[in-house]
Amino acid sequence: MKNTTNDLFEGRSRHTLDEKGRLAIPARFREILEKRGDSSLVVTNLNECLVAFARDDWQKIKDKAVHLPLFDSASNIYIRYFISGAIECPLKQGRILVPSDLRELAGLKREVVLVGHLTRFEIWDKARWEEEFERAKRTFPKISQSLSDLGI
Amino acid sequence: MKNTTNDLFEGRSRHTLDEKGRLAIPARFREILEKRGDSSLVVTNLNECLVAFARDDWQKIKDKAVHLPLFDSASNIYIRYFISGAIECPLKQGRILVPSDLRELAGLKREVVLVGHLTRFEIWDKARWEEEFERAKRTFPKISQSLSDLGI
DNA sequence: TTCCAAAGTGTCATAAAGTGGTAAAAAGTG
DNA sequence: CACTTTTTACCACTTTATGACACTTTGGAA
Repeated sequence: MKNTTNDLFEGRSRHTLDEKGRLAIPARFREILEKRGDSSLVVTNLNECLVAFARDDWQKIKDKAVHLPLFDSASNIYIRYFISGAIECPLKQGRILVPSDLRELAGLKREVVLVGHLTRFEIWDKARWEEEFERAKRTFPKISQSLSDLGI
Repeated sequence: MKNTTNDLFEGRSRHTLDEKGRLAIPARFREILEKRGDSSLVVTNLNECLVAFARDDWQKIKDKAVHLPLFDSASNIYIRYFISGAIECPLKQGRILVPSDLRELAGLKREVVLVGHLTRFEIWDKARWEEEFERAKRTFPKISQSLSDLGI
């Protein structure tokens, strides 16, 4: 039995993107990757932010997507919207280059926030993050039913 | 057992079509072809965009199409619409020449976007892509049932 | 609080990728 | 066969990515 909930992406970090779009990955996240023998992240877009996965975790998602039927509409929407953005970003000197199209989609300016989601983490433009956080804060009280449906 | 889902077309790239219709293929896509010992792409039309395949993958599609019944209506529609557009485009100096009829069908102007679909990639006119992406983003929440039917 | 080490950021030089133009070759047309 | 159009090769130029390294900030330990 190995997969207890250790070595997960936890906590939030504030970082700055340099003018070439390079983003430093916090040391505690890098350690997780190192432990897994990994030195790159897979980044893609999701809603108003980006999401980053360790390679193996992304691999599982990809394995399923590979076999989707070529002419199915839902499949193509899924691939176009979510899968096609995914790109492997190797860590160089502790940072990754976030491709310009992803930066644009997520509206990343200079200040960004990394938000740990355990098995993955999100990359937000700071301003957008603050709005989203407020929204989440307001909505939180109203979601208790959904949470208990999910067993929480 | 080798064929895990590596060496697939991933991520999006923005490129410009020059006035002769030449299209640069991003380095990461070219590497995939090189690894497969391939130096050309098969391009055809699909809905609002073009799709490009590595030669062997296209071959598989073609192999199936060869045995379709001569007088079957769906077969003929499939061949007329999808198969017949396919043309092999050899890479020259890292780019392909996109035939003018395909360019026209996909409404390709100067700015185009290449969209990785793992086993293939799509070639979109930038403006059309942006519309399509927005559509996919809006539709995404509604396709969860279809996706779960597909095992995702 | 001060100091130190580690983490994160910025800058510059170089390298790689992508783009554009011209001239030669090939293909298509009358 | 000559002429026109399209395709290709070559090469120069521009933009973007990478590597090296120095500087700044942060957080803990003394």
